[in-house]
Amino acid sequence: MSTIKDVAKVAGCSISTVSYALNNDKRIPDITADRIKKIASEIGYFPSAAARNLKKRNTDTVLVAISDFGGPVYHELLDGIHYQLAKNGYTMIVSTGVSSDNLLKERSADGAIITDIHISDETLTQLAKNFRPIIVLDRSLKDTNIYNMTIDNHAAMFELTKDIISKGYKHIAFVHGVKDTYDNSTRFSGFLEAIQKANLKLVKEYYGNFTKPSGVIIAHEILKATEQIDMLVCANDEMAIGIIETLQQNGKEIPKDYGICGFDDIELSSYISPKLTSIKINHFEWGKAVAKTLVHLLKDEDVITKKEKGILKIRESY
Amino acid sequence: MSTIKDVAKVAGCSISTVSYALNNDKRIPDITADRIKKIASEIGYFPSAAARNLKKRNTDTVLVAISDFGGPVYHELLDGIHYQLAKNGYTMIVSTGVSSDNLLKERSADGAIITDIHISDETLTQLAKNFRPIIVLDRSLKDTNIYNMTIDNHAAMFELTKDIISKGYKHIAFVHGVKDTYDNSTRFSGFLEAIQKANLKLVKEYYGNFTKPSGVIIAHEILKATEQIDMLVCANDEMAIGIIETLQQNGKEIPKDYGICGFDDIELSSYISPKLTSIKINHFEWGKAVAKTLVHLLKDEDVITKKEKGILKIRESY
DNA sequence: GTGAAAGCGCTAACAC
DNA sequence: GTGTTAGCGCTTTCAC
Repeated sequence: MSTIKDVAKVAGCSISTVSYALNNDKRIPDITADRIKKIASEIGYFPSAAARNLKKRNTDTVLVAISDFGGPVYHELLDGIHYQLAKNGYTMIVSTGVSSDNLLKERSADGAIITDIHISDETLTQLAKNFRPIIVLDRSLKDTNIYNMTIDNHAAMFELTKDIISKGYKHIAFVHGVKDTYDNSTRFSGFLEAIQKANLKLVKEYYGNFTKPSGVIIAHEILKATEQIDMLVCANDEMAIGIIETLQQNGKEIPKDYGICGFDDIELSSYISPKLTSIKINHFEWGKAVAKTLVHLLKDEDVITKKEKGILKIRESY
Repeated sequence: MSTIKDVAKVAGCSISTVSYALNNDKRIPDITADRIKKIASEIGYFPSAAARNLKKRNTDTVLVAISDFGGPVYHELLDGIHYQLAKNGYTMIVSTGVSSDNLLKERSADGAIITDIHISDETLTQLAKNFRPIIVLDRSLKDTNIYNMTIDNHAAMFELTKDIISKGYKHIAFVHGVKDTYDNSTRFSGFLEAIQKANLKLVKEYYGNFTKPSGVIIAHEILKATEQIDMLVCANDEMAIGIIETLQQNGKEIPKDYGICGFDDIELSSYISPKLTSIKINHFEWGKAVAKTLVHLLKDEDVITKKEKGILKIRESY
């Protein structure tokens, strides 16, 4: 490992001159700077992040904490965030689980974007004292240094449900994802508002965890239900897909026996039969908007955060 | 931001005592250690990664560089790597594009796992001089400090092709992914070996880039082909799916008009109709094995690296 | 059992 | 235009 000292030695100058040259300080004439850069590259020198971070008290890095790499919804979000961050000269690191905790606590980044329900509100507010800014995408959390840029689930689900009702469905059940999460609560509230405005009553509620397997289990409960149900509004696509598959395997037809819809518009949803009606979120654009906001925040500029809108994708499942 | 000095001040001791206490050095009696830990937590102190990394000259962090978050194959790999790394007390950071370059150059991690064809062999060998170990998953590269843990594409594709031939297919075309990549070359070579051993000749080669859209384009070329083709062996599932869809939209039946197969066994492959025959890679186990090897390497222990095997999944597409 | 002090590799204020 | 130097926040050697 070569250090700045090695470069200085070879170049026959002081380490500060090397530092200035490498950081394009205008005080160093181009001829000198070029010579030093050439030497640095010859001996394979690159400044150490650890040393620079310690001295400058910043990392030029942004952390994105996600719940897991397993779900189908993060790809475009991350691509969008990275696209915008790179454009602004920031490095993006992505982490999950205990790695996120470590990185956050030890301030391995200048700012963070959080979409991981496993990190508690308390942890976040505690963190936000030393570490700012933090943008949360998966909850509504008021605190200094914490900014909310969630999806407008309520409005989107309200529209979807209105459309369902307009098609004549009257015996509607709701399939919940993980309870007490922002996504589940707000999707449910949008649904409820539409139901109530139409003077309909909620026939039944099922409780899953946003995964396909939980949809499979719920489908079996649906098959045993004594209530009349003609429509299943699901808090996300993955559960909806598990339900569709299982219902079909048990001789039911969609949308003849049950109408169904999801949320997220994951890729699979346009492949299954019938194609699933859902709410599309443009995750790439959302990611770009979030990153752009974070960059402003990192520069201590004022920002106005707004919710990301979903787009109704009406297909064949009801 | 509180530092170790603040803790020392409150505790009425020196910073070295604080450091010892927080790092569970046995010289500090439990009573003192507990008191110091309590104070640290009260004032919200956490050691700075930058300072610790600089002093200790290591980060306890592993970098995983991937090409993009867009493809469907990385989730389980990353989950597997993270699972094993966390178990061994390492923090995992994931990066892509220019962020990977920055992180690698500046030694923001102790070791790296690379599966990003955008990083050149030259860059990697250059990097490996300052930064070790590096495990590559997407190429075959011999160099000090660089270890190869690729998928045994050749063997898997050889088996698949033998099965195809045994079903009586004689007019076989190959659909390439990105040229000169490890995955494409080795999958093609396994295919070729089986074809040649059966004294069959390769009817036609198509060139895509591992994505569904490139499959769509190729399907249109297939429809215009003058050669007789009854089987399409694709270098991955995504291209195969693009081809199937497009062929079907143009009135062709699979597997009646064309047999087809893929590689990777992505989730979608068991949903489409007909279900795609493919090679399944257990990405989670692969990730675990890779991480386990890296941990050994980080401890300067000897390792034997082996290729990950694929499993033939015969379904309905030929 | 505890503390003083050196030093990791940089940046940047200051001096010349 | 260049060099000297302090110091970022830690860990760890060496005294006591």
